[in-house]
Amino acid sequence: MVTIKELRREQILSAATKIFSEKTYHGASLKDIGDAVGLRKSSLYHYISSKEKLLVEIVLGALRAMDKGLAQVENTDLTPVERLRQIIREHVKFQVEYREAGSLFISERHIISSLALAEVSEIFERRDRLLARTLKEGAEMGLYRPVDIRIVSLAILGACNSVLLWHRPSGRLSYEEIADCFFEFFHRGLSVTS
Amino acid sequence: MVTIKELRREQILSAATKIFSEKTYHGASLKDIGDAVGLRKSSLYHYISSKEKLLVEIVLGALRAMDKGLAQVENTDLTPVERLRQIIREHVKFQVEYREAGSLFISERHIISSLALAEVSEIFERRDRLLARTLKEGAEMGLYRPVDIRIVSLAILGACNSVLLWHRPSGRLSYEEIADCFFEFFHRGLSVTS
Amino acid sequence: MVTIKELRREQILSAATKIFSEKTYHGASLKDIGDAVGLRKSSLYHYISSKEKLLVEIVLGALRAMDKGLAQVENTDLTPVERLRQIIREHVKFQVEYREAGSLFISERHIISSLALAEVSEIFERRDRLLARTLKEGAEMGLYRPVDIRIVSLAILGACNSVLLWHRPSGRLSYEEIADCFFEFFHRGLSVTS
Amino acid sequence: MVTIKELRREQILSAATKIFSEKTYHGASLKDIGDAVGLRKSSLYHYISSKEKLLVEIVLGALRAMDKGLAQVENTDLTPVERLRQIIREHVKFQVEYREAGSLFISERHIISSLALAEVSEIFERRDRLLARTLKEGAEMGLYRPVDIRIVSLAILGACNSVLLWHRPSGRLSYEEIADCFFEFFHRGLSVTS
DNA sequence: TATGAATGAGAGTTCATTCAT
DNA sequence: AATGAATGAACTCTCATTCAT
Repeated sequence: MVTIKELRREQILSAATKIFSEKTYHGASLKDIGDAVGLRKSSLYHYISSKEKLLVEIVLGALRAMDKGLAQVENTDLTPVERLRQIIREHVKFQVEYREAGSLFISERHIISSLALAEVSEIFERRDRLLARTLKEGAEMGLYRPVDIRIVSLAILGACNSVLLWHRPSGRLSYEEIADCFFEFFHRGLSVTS
Repeated sequence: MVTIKELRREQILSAATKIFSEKTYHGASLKDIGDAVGLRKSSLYHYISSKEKLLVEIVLGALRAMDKGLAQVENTDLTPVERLRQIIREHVKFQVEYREAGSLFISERHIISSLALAEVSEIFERRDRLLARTLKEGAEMGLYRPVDIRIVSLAILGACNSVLLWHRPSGRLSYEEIADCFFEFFHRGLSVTS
Repeated sequence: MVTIKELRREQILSAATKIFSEKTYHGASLKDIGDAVGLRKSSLYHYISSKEKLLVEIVLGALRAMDKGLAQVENTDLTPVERLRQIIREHVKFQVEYREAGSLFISERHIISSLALAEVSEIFERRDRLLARTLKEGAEMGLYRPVDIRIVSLAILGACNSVLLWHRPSGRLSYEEIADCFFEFFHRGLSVTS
Repeated sequence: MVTIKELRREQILSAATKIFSEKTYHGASLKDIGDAVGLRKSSLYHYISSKEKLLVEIVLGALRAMDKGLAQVENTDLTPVERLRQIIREHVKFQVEYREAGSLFISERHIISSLALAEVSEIFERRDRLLARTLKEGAEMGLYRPVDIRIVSLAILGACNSVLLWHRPSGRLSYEEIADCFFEFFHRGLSVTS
């Protein structure tokens, strides 16, 4: 059951996401957010407990969604190659769907880490482990070259995450197309060549 | 000849770079910067004309250095493959040397664009053209696959740029090693396989 | 119906009028005004939008009152002589009632003109036309000498306006007495003598 | 003998007069004045002792000139009528020649009074006495009506002083013409009519 | 639930003034 | 005589937050 209060909360989170990402966390004021949802800034305090916690909730919400998506990939029985494709797809999808929150995470890392370090670290470690294991298994099965897994992982993640910097919803390619192009590129970069 | 004033200016730019990147542009105050260089905030105005211009100077300084590095690559006679290696090297080097300024550019894009859009755009367009031309020439010479140049460029740049998010000066690998590992990965990703 | 907010606003306008005229616009601070009404300077911003606009409101309020008074004179059917008496009366009354705002207008002309030039010009042009027409009609009816209307107008207005420089509420004469003395003096100065 | 230092001083006083009257005392900075005379603001302190004293010197200089002019009138043997003409002439001339300082005196009365009350009061009292005596003698000789001398004096002075608000060097009339027009107007306003 | 009022803290910025050189 | 450097005080204005209603 969804209460009216919870609906309002969603509205506020959603407006804040947009506004924070447009103006920077410090550059946006609670008045801006209040204006966007038709509430005075003092009324916002019925739904949030502070500006900082609002930011953290936004970002954590997004990270949890990513975590959930990756968990599904992890729990499905896939070859390393197919798993890599899914991991890339999840990441690109995440950056497209949660572009604003993702961008907030980068710029406001410090605030978020200071309030939710444990959970954030856990999510990223889980992600890193999944990707590393995938590359490792690929190599063990003779499909992939024995690369520096850490560095290659970071290259893949960096590329996927950078999608948020340039992707526009109205762009030429869907996120699946982008992800597949990325996969093809990275997969070949990893593959053993005869 | 370097005047004392110019030295102080450098000190201030350097302190501001660090502090802005730690606390966010809006999150850092001129007092913070003054404290770091042993000056009251009002005294800073002997060396800067405004907080915004200070930010822009920091970021533009870094971008100009990158531009200069890439211009050298452009003006050297290299095969496409070798040129790609150099482009990647320049980018990784830039992110390592100008980690903070690079990170500032991302989070404070809005402010910087509003004050120096023309120059910034020019630098990025020059960079994009150089990389695109390199991939195109590689393909024309039959070395590289005919990939979606735009998307692959963005993947490469995204990966290189993300170095700023994780590189630590004390890390296991030098920036050249990182760059070479990246190059190997991307080069193979592009290469035509028999 | 008058809200509490409007009452506070009036309080603030009134305090600001006094303080600005005592210390000069630039010489007075919002803290001074806040102190006078028992509010912190930041709280003033519930009632005003800026210090400059506060000044303009004060002065425009006064000028509008003068304009209204003169409009009544204009719309009443009077002989030129009687009309001149009323114009003088209105001016003296204005300077006595709005002494501070009048004085502010003189010292801070620049600011006010920069924010409300159109309205201010209109009011003064209306006033000048009314007085000039009155003198002209007096001359056409053979009552007044054919003087240099512009210069004599300025003399009359200058004299009336200067009342703000010396009038004290506790003074020997009421504003009507002052105005009538002025009128007698100017009327005779204009009259045709046999 | 005039030293270089005294010349510079004159330059500074003159520049400050113009700048203060254009921007308001508080609205103008010592930097503005320094710029106008080709000196850094700190160098100004070789010639002035403070911004406030600079203002006072400017205004006192002008008031002393007026005082001197009126003293000459006082020491010349003239009929009351002729003396009134000269007083008016002196006043108009003063407002035209010292327009800026006169305007400064009005807007910054408070500062000036707080630093040089005695001398300022003296000058004005001397002026007021001269004018009052002139009107009184005119009345005693049967030339002028027995008006309220204080009020009529203030009307005359107010009119003359207001010249600074509208006179432009390039205007239609010379200051003598303005003064004579004023005199004619006031003289008739005072005269006994048969 | 919603808000108007109030505020303390602090932002960036300006400026008159001092002082060593 | 001239100035660059430095500063403290003050400025206007913003904002997250609290609280009574």
